[in-house]
Amino acid sequence: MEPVDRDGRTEREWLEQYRPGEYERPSVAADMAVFTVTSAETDNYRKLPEKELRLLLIRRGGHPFLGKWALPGGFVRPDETAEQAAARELREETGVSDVYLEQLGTFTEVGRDPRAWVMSCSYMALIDSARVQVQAGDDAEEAAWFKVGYRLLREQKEQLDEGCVKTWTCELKLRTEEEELTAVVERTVTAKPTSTSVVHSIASNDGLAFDHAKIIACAIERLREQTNGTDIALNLMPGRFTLTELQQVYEVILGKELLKAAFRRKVADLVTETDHYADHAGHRPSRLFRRNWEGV
Amino acid sequence: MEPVDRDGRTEREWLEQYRPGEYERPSVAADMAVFTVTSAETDNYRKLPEKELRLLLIRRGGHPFLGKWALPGGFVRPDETAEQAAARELREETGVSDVYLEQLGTFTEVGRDPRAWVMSCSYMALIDSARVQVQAGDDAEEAAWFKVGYRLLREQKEQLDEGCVKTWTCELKLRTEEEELTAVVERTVTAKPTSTSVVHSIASNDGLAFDHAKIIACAIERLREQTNGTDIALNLMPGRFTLTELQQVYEVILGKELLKAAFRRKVADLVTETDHYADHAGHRPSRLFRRNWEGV
DNA sequence: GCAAAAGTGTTTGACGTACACCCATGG
DNA sequence: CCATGGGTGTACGTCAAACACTTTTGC
Repeated sequence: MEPVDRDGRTEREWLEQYRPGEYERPSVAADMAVFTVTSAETDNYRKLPEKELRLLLIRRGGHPFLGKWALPGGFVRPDETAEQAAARELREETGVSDVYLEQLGTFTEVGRDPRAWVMSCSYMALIDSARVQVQAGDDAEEAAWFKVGYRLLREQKEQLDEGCVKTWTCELKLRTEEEELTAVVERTVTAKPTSTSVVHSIASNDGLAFDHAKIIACAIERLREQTNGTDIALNLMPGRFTLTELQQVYEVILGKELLKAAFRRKVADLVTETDHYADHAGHRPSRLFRRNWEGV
Repeated sequence: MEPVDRDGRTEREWLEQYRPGEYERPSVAADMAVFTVTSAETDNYRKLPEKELRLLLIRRGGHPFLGKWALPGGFVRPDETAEQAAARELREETGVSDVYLEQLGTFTEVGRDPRAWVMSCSYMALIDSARVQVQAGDDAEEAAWFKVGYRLLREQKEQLDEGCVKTWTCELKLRTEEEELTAVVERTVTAKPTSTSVVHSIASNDGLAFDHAKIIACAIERLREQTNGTDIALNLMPGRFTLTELQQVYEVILGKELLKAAFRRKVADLVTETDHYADHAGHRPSRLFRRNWEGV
């Protein structure tokens, strides 16, 4: 019944004699772009605090890229999936578990790590800022939440005889009180008669380790795509929130202002109203909503 | 100027003394779901031939999964990216290069390969069927193009006290003249107050090796998403084609019929008309179109 | 002539954009 | 009272769905 191979062995027999070959293998790291939304201070007693999109980075304490900032992450172990590795690292780094985690892609550029052959299986994580208190600095490791800015610098199109090359150039700015990191990343789409290909590249990079500028850019683009069209942004919210708070989160992710009435119609199916109200200051109290579990 | 670490070494000095640690590393395979669209025979002299979505599979000639069908692929080498490895394997397998290639994700389930620790960095490839003539069977390897069927079997929602679990069950059917493979895959979304997670699993599987049923399901879902909203499906078309042919390709990917007038308006910006006509049989000749390079 | 497909127009409803307006609060 | 935000209604434009209709070919 059981199939046997050319040497007459069943699968079990074959597995017992199997020894992995000695060809070269890469290390695989699970790296994460961890986002949260924080509130700035407010000056006026009437005004609401502004929201800020923030990304967690770790300052490297050793070579390579000593002193540069990198995404949190670590190597995947044989007894866990890459996603479990990411969740483990996130717990070690921030103390938070049970968060939204989504695979972005795997970055395998040759020479992306000067030490050795290392691939990065990258994830995006979204956390309600209330859940993360202290950034549990491991030993000499320094962690910081950087304010995120991401904007289109240039959009360029070049016509070929049979095809077309289109390039988007975006500027990534990451800021804390002390630090400001700037990187410029490009997305190039080459359309030819037989195929289309997309290439991401780093045009300039000041202060970020490895190819992490590229990974962060992919994360922001994915976050924006998903924010339109899914309820993913609700993973950044606390259990109860006002619609204006939610709108501020959308605005800070998408990098543009939205109209109140339209926004409320758009998210109507994603949230459910509660009987509670936020007792603000200076204006009419606003109803608190919670996530709606029906929403697709 | 150059930063030095605790031991007073610059990055170059550090790299010279660096030796990779001896922790365990995984093998990384680049696997591909290669799609094409073929035409069936037509009986009636008036009727157009029906289109069929097809997927390339390789019958395994050795353990493990001896005799089962698997996605084409191979191990990534240290001097190439995973995408280059996929392109190389595709060239070796089908003789075709310069095709549309898109990363689907990396599958890292523990125990997905009974031999050893192997991750699969998976890609989707789209080829115009006219470009692939013979499936260059390597040695004893058998390759075949399977007709693809993918349909929703059940959609289930379970309400929790604080959250919701939703499960989609889909049936994957792959057919040649001789073979029929059936697999059932599930996508489970668990929404809790703090986070949302998505899990894919294989409920049943007859004839497919490894976790490839899951990878194929992800590929089909990605292909469907991308077909709505991008011009990705044009990578399956020859240089010149009629709008009805293009519509048939959309229909066979999406698994549903589309209205002609609406379809033509939808793809109007993606194609450009040429001065050529297809001389058919039994009805009015139709204008040939080509891909439009402006289309975003 | 007629079956099959090529190709176009019109109506309808959903949805997003934009703007206008009234309500409630604390200082 | 008034600045600020909470909350809702209405008009307009775009786009996809649905259907109807005319045109052109080979046998």
